[in-house]
Amino acid sequence: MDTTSDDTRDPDLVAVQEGPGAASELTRPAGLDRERILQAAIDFIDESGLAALTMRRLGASLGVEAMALYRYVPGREDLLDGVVDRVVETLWDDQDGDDVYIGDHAGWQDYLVRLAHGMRRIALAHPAVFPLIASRPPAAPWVRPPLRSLRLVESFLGTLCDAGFSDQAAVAAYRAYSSFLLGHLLLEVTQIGAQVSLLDQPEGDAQAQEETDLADYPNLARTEPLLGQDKSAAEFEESLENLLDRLERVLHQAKNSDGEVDDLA
Amino acid sequence: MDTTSDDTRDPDLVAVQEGPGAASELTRPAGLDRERILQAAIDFIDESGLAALTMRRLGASLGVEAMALYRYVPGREDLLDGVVDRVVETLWDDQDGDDVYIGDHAGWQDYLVRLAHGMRRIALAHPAVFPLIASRPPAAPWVRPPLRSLRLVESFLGTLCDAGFSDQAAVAAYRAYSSFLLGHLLLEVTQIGAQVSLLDQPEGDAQAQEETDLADYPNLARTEPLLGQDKSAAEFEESLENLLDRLERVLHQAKNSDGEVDDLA
DNA sequence: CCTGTCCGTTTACGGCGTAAACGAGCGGGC
DNA sequence: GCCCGCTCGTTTACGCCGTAAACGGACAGG
Repeated sequence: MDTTSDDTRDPDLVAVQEGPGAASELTRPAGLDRERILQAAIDFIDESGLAALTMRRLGASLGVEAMALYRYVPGREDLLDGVVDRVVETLWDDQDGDDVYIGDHAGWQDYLVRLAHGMRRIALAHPAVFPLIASRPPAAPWVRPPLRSLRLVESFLGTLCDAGFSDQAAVAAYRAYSSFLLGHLLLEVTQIGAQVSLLDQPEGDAQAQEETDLADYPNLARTEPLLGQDKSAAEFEESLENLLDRLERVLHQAKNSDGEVDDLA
Repeated sequence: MDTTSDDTRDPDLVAVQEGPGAASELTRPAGLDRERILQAAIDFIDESGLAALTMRRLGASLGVEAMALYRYVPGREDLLDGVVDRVVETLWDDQDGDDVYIGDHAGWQDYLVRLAHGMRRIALAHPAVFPLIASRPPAAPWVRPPLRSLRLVESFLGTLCDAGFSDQAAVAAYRAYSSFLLGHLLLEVTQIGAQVSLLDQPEGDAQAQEETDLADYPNLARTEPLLGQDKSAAEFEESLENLLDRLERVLHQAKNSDGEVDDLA
């Protein structure tokens, strides 16, 4: 029942698989540790939303009282930080031979494309967690969501500098790229969340209410079917390629007119 | 002490002025109504952050008990929705003769530029409120933050359609534009918040800690001074103009090869 | 003067994050 | 065998949260 409305499958939208030997979350193999807690928190947010996550309820989902968690996690805020770290970390270890392996790439464009799709896969796999990735205060002021780890930023800058970008151009590319990713992915998961939250509270005939609302807005009323369509994958691709073209132009300008300062220096 | 590091002033960064006859927030002119409450909430968030906003504390800032607020606001969530609405609404009534007046414009590019700078001015004036604008579930699934009002989306689509954009192109432009705005502005206010939160907890010699952290990351260490620089205004402008160029290309392609479907249809 | 209607206060309840005391189970030294 | 200390989940408790419900004073109209 996934993406049957699109004629082409979305490669970033992968089925979420349970661990092969993982029992139901009601059984508890009695071993409690930080990783199990963080994974339970991720599962809980995916299933019930961030607002529903409380220490008591998270403990209950692990068959344990709330205070037991505090032996492994300093507090709720640190728990959320750990959730963000753990989700972002799946960029590397998840499906390493298939689609996204950041370390091994063919050129900086390929790297940026793989990284973008990797982050998008994460966002779509955990739409309720992604706003946390976007909004949690970063470790350093120049760590820009959703690229939330020093390793990641380091590899980004290294890849571009190795490809001939100046330090200034690489940093400017980092900023443009993170803005692009954050905007697109946050809006995509927001839309998913909005659709879900609309489904679980039908609340009378929304059809009539919508039509009366749009009476004063002719352009909205006319384009409403278009606005409802989900072209996220295609638009993501187009914006990404546009950004890559822009960066390529910057790189070639710098190579042709060497020693000249660009407009960002 | 504002932006003395930049040689050019940021036009979206305006001084926040108190109301001329507004007394201190400790005095209470005894009239309580919804608008006063919403404004007090905005001031409170600007000053103390969203997490610190509590019904009890908000009431106290108005010289009143928490329960008094419930006569004018249904609950905390609706209060936050009201805050978002009120802040976004300042797009129209604020400084109408000076910089941003959406209704009266010279061409669609001018409209998009004014709208972008208007939203940026809002984001910079209320950096702690903007994440709320970005993350609150929208009224309809196709209302994309930060353009959070039907009026706004209607005027956006109307302006572009009047300028010759097809319905599909106007909707695609709306999506690309909102993604651009959200990404850039959210990252800009996040950076402001991170800097502020770093200032109020100096926490020992952060200098030594930072240097040890960056030992394993040569590219980060080398570009660290560049990463610390704030080029937000220039980058915002450049990305905006790039987006406008892209839209202009789409528009002219559609005009030249009329009746042809574009790649988004 | 009485009475109803605003409107802010008081009281109360369940849930939250979390500090602190508690106790069951258990493995190693004597 | 015994006991000690350590690990780790539980229990209890505190203050703050959002908010339902009862309350009371001020004030206007008969």
